[in-house]
Amino acid sequence: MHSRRLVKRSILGSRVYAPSPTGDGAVITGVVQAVKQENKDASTGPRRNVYTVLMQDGSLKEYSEDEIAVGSAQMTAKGPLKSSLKQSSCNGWDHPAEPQKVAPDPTEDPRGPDCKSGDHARSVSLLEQKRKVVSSSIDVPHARKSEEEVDMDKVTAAMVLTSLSTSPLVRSPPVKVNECLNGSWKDGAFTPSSYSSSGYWSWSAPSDQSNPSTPSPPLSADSFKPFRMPSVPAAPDDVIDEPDGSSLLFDEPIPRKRKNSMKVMFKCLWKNCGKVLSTAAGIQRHIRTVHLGRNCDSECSDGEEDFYYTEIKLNTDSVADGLSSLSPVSPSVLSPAPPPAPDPRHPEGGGGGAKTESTTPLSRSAPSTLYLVHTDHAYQATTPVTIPSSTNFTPSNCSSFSISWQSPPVTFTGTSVSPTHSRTQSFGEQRPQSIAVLSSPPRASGSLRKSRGEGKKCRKVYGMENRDMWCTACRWKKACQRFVD
DNA sequence: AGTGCCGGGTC
DNA sequence: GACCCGGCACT
Repeated sequence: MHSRRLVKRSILGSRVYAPSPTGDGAVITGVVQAVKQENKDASTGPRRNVYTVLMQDGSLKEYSEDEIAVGSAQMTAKGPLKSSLKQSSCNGWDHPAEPQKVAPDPTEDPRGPDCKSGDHARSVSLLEQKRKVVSSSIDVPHARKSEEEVDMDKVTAAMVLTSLSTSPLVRSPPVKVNECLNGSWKDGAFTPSSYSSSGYWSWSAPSDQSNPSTPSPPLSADSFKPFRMPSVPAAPDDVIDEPDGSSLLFDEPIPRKRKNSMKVMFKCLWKNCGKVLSTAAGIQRHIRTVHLGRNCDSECSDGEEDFYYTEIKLNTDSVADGLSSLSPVSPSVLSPAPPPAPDPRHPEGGGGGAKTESTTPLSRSAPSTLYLVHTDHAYQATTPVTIPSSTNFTPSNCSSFSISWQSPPVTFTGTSVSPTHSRTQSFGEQRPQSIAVLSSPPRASGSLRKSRGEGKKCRKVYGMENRDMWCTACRWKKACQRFVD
C-alpha cells in the first residue's frame, strides 16, 4: 500500500544491472530512463514492463524487467527487477503502517494501493516527463563508479528530504517553503555516509508529508520550478504527494558536500518497537498510525506521538570539521525546530508510557547542533539561548570546540597581547594561560605589576599568627620590604 | 586555594 | 603618612 510512490521512485532513474549488449555475458549498469508496459491490456497474463535503460556508454537499451536487476548498495536484494520492484514497492519501505495519511493529499486514495496498475503506468509516464525535464536541465550522472556511490546519492537525497520533511514549514505555502529550504539547505547537516550504514531509512516520511519540492541545495527556487511545474498542474495534491523528491532522489546531482556529522534519528519508544526513523514526521506518523491507531493525518494529531519517540543523535563524523561545519548546520536543524503546530499540548503526556522526561517534544525540535554553536560562543555570549532541557548533547561535541579553540593563541605570535585583546579573546580559563604562553611581558603593557617575588615573605616566614612580626609593607599588603628579592 | 601586592580608600 | 582592604595576578 502507498507503495505506489515507491515504485515510481524505484524505477526511473534507478541504476540497474543489465546484460551487456555485446552478449559476452558481462553485466553493465545503466539508469532507467523510461518504462513501458507490454501486454498492457492483458487482464489475464502478467504485464511486463520494458525498461529503457541508459547504458554507461550513453546508449539506450530496452530490457524487460526480467533481464535487469536493480542496483543498490544493498545488493543483497539484487535480483530481477521485477521482483525487486515488487518488493520495494509493495512492502519495501520501512513504514509498515501508515495509510493514506502519509501526506495530506487526497489524491492518494483514489489511486488506490495497488502497486501495478494503469495508474501506475500513467504516473510513471509522468515521472518520465519530469525526468526529461530534469535531465535536460541537470547533468544526470549516467555512470558512476560504484554502487556505493550511487547509494550515497540516494542517501544524501534522502537526508535532504528528511531534514526538510521535519520542517514545520510543510504546512506553509510552497513558495515560502522553498525559500526556507533553500536557505537551510546550504547549511545542510547530513552526512550520508554514516547514515547509510545505520540502515534504517524512512523513505516514505520525506515523501509524504514534507513538501515534495524539497529542493536540492544547489537549486535556486527558480531552477527548481521545472521539477514541479511540469507535472500535473491540475493536481496539486500530486505535487504534494508526488514524491518529486523521488525523482530528485536519483536525478539530481546531489551535492556531496557534507556539512555536518551530526545525525538525528528518531526512535520509537513504544515498548518492543524501537523503530528508528530518520525524520520526526516519520516517527510521528509511525507512532500515530501504528501505536496510537489513528488514521488521520498529522493535521488531526494532538501531538501525543511526541511522547513516544525520542531523538537519537549520531555523531558520525570527526569533529575535525570544526566550527565552520558545525555552525552552519544549526540553522538548518533549527528550521524544523519551531514546530508551529505540535507544541502546546498535553503536558502530562498521553499514555504515560513515555518515560523520557517528555523531552521528546523538545528534542524533536531541539537542534542538538544548536547546542554546539552555543557552546561555542558561550564564552562570550551571555545571550540566553533557549536551549530546551534536552538531552542529547553529546560530550564529543564539546571536544570539538575545545579543539578549535586551542589554536587561537597561535595567532598571538608576534603581537603583544594587549589586555583588551586578551579580553575579547577571553577563553575563560584559557585566557591567562595563553598569555603566559606568549611569555611576552605579561603585564608590561598595562600596569607595571612586577612579577611576584620568589623569596620568602613575612607572611610566609612568620605566618598569620605572627603578623606583628611582619614588616609594615607586608602588613599593609604591600611589597615586602624585609625579604626583598 | 593560597599568596603577593597594586591601587585606592579612610582616618 | 599610617593603615586597611578589594581585587587582580600568579603559583
